[in-house]
Amino acid sequence: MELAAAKLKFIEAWGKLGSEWGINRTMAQVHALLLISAEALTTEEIMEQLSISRGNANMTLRDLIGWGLIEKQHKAGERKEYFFADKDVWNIARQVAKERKKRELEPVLKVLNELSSVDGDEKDPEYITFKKSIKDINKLAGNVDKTLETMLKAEESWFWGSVLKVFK
Amino acid sequence: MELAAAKLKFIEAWGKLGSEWGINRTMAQVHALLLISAEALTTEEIMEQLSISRGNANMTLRDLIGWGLIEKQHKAGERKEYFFADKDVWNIARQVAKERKKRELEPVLKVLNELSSVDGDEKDPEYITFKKSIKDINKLAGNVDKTLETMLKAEESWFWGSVLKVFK
DNA sequence: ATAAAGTTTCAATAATTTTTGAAAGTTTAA
DNA sequence: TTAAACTTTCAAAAATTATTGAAACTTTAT
Repeated sequence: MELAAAKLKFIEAWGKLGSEWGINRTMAQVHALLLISAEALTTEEIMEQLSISRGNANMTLRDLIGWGLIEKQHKAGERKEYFFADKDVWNIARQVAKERKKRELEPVLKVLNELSSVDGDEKDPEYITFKKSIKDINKLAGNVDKTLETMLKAEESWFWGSVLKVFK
Repeated sequence: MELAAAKLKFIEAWGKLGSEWGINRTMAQVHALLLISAEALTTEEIMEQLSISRGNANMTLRDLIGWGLIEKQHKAGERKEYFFADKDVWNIARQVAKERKKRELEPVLKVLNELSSVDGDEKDPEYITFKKSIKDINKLAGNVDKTLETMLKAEESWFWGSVLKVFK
């Protein structure tokens, strides 16, 4: 396969994966484009390559910066802003894990903790079932949280080394 | 907090979490409702409790069965179909992991493997960058895949015991 | 100070996804 | 066989989410 075709295919696949996981397609595609680009790109170049509007490109780039996945670069003697992606895939994974943990897992953990203190009749099957489900989910979510916490601090080789060694 | 209020709050939180992770809100809410219900429920009861239409309820229940998260139950002497959820949270986590792995991770792994064999000029920085990114992503995705594979086969206590012990 | 180059905002529009509801289909009991 | 009870389907409508594009804003060089 040719490089140009391969790039398009990767951008498409990354966009699809993103949209299946609640990340807007364009954001994933812009990220993909910068990930596989050797050079930092301007807003113009991104707009052109992905056929998106200036407004969309601008908002998407801002969001990606907010996620800690890309950065602005200023080239000496140039007015234009260039954007480039962190190419370290382990950093990317940690950054995404960190953001989603903060935005999504933590609010749910908070609600689950509140719900743990529901009061009711210890003889009521509905009450018993509710309490047990919340307790079990809470425990699982807590384990996920702890694992992500470890991942956020860990070096890639250490992390996978440990996880995969145990599972061998 | 009262049980009734707590149930509503849980259903809302579960629905929100689902929609943030690419699972339709109603599907997550129906799942939540059945998870915290001591009894199996009919389509009518689900429609009423969540204020959704018959068509929506039917499709959603079918999808949940397809995900292996709920089952139909037939009560002796009754025409109606009842639905109940697997209450084992570890089973639920594995089931979701299994389905998403199959539907989303595996197609991406397939594309990544195809893209690994892109051909081009070994001196071209664009080619070098592309190859390296694909290779790194492939490796990470492979590790995720192996870990999920292990999780799918594992008992909960063994899995978390191993993971968390290593991370202590 | 001003004008060109570049960036940001956001109301309006478009695209996508979800939901409805009524008709068609199926099953069961008599 | 019939009709009531129940389930499924899917085209149309509604709701949600993403995108556009032009105006406003900012920065820089002269």
